[in-house]
Amino acid sequence: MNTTVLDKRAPEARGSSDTAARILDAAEKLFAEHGFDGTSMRLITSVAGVNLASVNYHFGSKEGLFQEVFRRRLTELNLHRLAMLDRAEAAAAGAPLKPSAVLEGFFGPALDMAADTERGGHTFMRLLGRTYTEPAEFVRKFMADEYAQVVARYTDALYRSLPDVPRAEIMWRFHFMMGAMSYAISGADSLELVTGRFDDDPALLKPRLAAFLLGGLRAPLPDGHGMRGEPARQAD
Amino acid sequence: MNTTVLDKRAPEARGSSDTAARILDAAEKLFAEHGFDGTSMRLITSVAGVNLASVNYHFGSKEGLFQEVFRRRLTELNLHRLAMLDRAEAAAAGAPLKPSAVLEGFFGPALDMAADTERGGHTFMRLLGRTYTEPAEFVRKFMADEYAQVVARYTDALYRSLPDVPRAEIMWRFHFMMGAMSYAISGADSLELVTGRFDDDPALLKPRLAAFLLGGLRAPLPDGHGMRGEPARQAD
DNA sequence: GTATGATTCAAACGAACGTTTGATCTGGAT
DNA sequence: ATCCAGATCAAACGTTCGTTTGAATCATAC
Repeated sequence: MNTTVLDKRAPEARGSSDTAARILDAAEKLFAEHGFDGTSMRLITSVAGVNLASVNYHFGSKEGLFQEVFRRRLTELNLHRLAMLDRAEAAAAGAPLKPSAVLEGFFGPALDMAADTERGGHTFMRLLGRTYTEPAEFVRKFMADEYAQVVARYTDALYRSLPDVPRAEIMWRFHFMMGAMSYAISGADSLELVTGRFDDDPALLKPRLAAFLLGGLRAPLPDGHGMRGEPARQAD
Repeated sequence: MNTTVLDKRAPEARGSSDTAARILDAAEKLFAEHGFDGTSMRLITSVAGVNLASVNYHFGSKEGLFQEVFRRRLTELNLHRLAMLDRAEAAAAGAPLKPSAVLEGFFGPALDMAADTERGGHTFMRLLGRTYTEPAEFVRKFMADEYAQVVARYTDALYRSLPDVPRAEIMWRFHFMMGAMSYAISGADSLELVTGRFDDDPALLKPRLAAFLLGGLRAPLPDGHGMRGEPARQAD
């Protein structure tokens, strides 16, 4: 492996050889485009410009590479989300947050990452949305672990901010919002598929999605099998 | 191929041999579970209980099989959607439809199909949601053709029912709604992934999603980079 | 029965897959 | 100069992939 008890490489290279980084970047892009099974090790290594065997050397296996592609971004993303929530709750001093503040904390960092086309954030978010729908056996437990705490914190915050909405409803609406976000990110690609060519300012995506999510989250509750009910009471 | 100029088989078997049907059912289930690349011909034929070569005989290739799995369900689904819209528009006699009626016409048939766990509708809808996020090259054009007319009709109807909402906004919100629906259908599978075990009455899904979608569709417009704006005016 | 075309079958094809191997290279420590 | 662990490399491993082949089977028309 690349890190042992005695690592004699130069400090700036320790823990992230150029080779490993090139592999991760190429893999992220290719997995997002063609999926896990659709992307061969030979394609990854040829795009990265490294030797075929170096993936197994640095990451153990193709699955190990896939997990590492996820880990490096998802950990950062979820830490960011938790920090946003911490800050908002500290500022509220015990009072329930506004729903819009909760949504901003959870979906804001994801959309910001998706807007970053230079450092590969956009590529990763497309991969994430895609993987959520095709939960490869060996990713599920990993994803569950990474997400468990974040989702628990945020659904709690949502419940406190909308006390009239039952918990089960909060869970479902959270799920619906994740779907909308996922499609928002795959965005133009799929929109073209269904609507023909489609040009738009990427900067408008975030407010657009925020408005939609907030409207859905605060919608009147269903009454059983119709769609009427009293609006959930909460300013903003 | 199975249909030639002179087909001498019994009428009840013409055009859909038992073998072909068994292959389609097995393939639908396996593609939904493991994706296109993750499902081998040998697995499909062994689950279907037919000879390996029969896929190429009946469908030409693996891709041909995949397309036929989509075609048989998607054609029916979209015809159903168009019929719903025709009926609603005829009843309205030229007046704009209520947004809830438009949504019911588009998302209702899909959710109904997703609720059908016996005839395989649920399986197919999971496959559809999944494929939308991983648009295999050779499916895109096919999907675009199948969807073009339906989406055009429905976005027109939505625009007429919400004249204060700009067309671009309608397109995006339609896209967001498709994402929410897709996740709603993958539903419990993914919810468990993120929230731990989760039990719920499947019959409640439709009203739940309907309420959420309607709230999002009718949300106040974004103002550029915040999330405020006047509500879109429309009763219901 | 015999002929005929549709269908099924076991077997094999070459190509591509993920992984392993053992040699070779590299650069700092002694 | 020597050593040695980390890193890279070309080559090969055995397996699985989608597809093709040619013979066997089946059902129908004559």
